[in-house]
Amino acid sequence: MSTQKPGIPKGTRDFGPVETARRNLIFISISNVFEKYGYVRIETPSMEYLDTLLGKYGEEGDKLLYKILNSGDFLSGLDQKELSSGDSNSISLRIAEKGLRYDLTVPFARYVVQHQHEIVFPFKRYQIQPVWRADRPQKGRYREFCQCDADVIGSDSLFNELELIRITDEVFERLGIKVKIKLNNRKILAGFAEYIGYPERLTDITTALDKFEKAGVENVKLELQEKGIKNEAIQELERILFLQEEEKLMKPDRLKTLLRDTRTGLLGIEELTTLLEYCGQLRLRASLEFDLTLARGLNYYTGAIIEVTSADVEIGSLCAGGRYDDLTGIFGLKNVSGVGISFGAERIYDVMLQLNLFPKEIPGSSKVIFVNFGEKEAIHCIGLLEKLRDAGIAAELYPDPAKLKKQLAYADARNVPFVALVGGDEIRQSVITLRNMSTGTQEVFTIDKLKEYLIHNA
RNA sequence: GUGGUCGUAGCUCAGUGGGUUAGAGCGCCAGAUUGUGGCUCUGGAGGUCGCCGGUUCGAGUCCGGUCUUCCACCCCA
Repeated sequence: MSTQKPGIPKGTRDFGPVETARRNLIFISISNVFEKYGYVRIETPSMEYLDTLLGKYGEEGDKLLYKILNSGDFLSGLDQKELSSGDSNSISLRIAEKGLRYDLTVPFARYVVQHQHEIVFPFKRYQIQPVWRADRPQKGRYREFCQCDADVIGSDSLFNELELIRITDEVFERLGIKVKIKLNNRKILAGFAEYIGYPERLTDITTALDKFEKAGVENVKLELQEKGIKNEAIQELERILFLQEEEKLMKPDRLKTLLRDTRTGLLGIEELTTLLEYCGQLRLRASLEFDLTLARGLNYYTGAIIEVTSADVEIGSLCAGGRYDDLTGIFGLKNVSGVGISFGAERIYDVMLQLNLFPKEIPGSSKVIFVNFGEKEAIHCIGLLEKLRDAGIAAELYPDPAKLKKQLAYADARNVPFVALVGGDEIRQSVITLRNMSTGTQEVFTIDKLKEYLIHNA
């Protein structure tokens, strides 16, 4: 038999004890904050019907969906003509009806509609689960990663946006990461598109604008040209871009004059100024910026959009979100608006690792290991272990009667602070010899004294 | 999907213009020390040099293909 090489799919990772403990720290911090603001936790299945997922993330997003092959004879419904057509895209939809979730927002919208009669609105839920994207992995990008989402659905109020900004700030404060919160509003972007005469090209225009910071004005203009936007229109847009620097000051007055003839644009500015006014009531640690080039690719956003980046590490956004006015409409529930944010656990992990923000402790091993001197002695130790564990002390017995040297080395390697030695002498005298692994000193205890000693020596 | 990059022991990596038996550090196992870990010393195990093919008397080394890793673009947490 030939042995197979172990390995995991590209873009996925194993998490050892140390990594798991650290990730848990992130999850616990985030969920504690979410709960502090009244959000309740739900979970949804890893897989959804492709109908639910498709068409919600744009054309690119659809390509990045993992599809699950139907069970049984999945080719039976296809005729030879279709099979030989070579159109893998349409064939894939015939042989796969389920897919892995791409984010937590769309499954949540589905959940809300499906359970609308059990839900009390406004519904504030959070969700911490992995999502999958068939992307090509690179720095800060994985094919399987965990998102931590908080959403409010069933309320138009901008106080929800405010609350999410408050939450974001608190999460990163707890984790010790300095961040920049960037804000914009999809309605303002729609105003741009209308202003330059291309209201229907919103997506093209916003994705080009999104590259402003990274690629520069010239590249943005080039891309828009390639997409067939007229030069005069591009120049108009450029004028808006020059406002970027002063708009960071959070006084979108000039913008208001510029967009005075576009209704949605004005509405967006109105929303943004109100939100910024509310934010003035908060004492945020993060820096808050109005960034009119912030676009966000996801199709379903209609109002506020928010993106959070690390002030110290370049790794893309750590957290992003926005308002979606009609995500539930596709599933048959009209006029329900929602707003939410999503924290990317993987990137937060990577940033914290790079900035050395994790505590040094090695995670949860036993406080004491009992040496195994042989079957008779080991059986005696079982009773002692019961008493320690009843007192809440993590304790274990080395399973094999190995050489003492090996058992001590094992305790050492696992960072167990104490080793209990119970051989023939100890059993006769009803005592336990306890070795302190950091000092190398040994003391003799009765079981009751030992219990007390271990409780008080953390 | 496009472009580049990497692959040698469990891990991190050396390996000359192709040349006999492919190395180091760390880790692992054993002994020095039969109930005492970390430090030290001694010895040992462990490799189809990613895979397939080609050039050559001879390939870890050169060429082609393929897979994998990482990075950039697109897009995104």
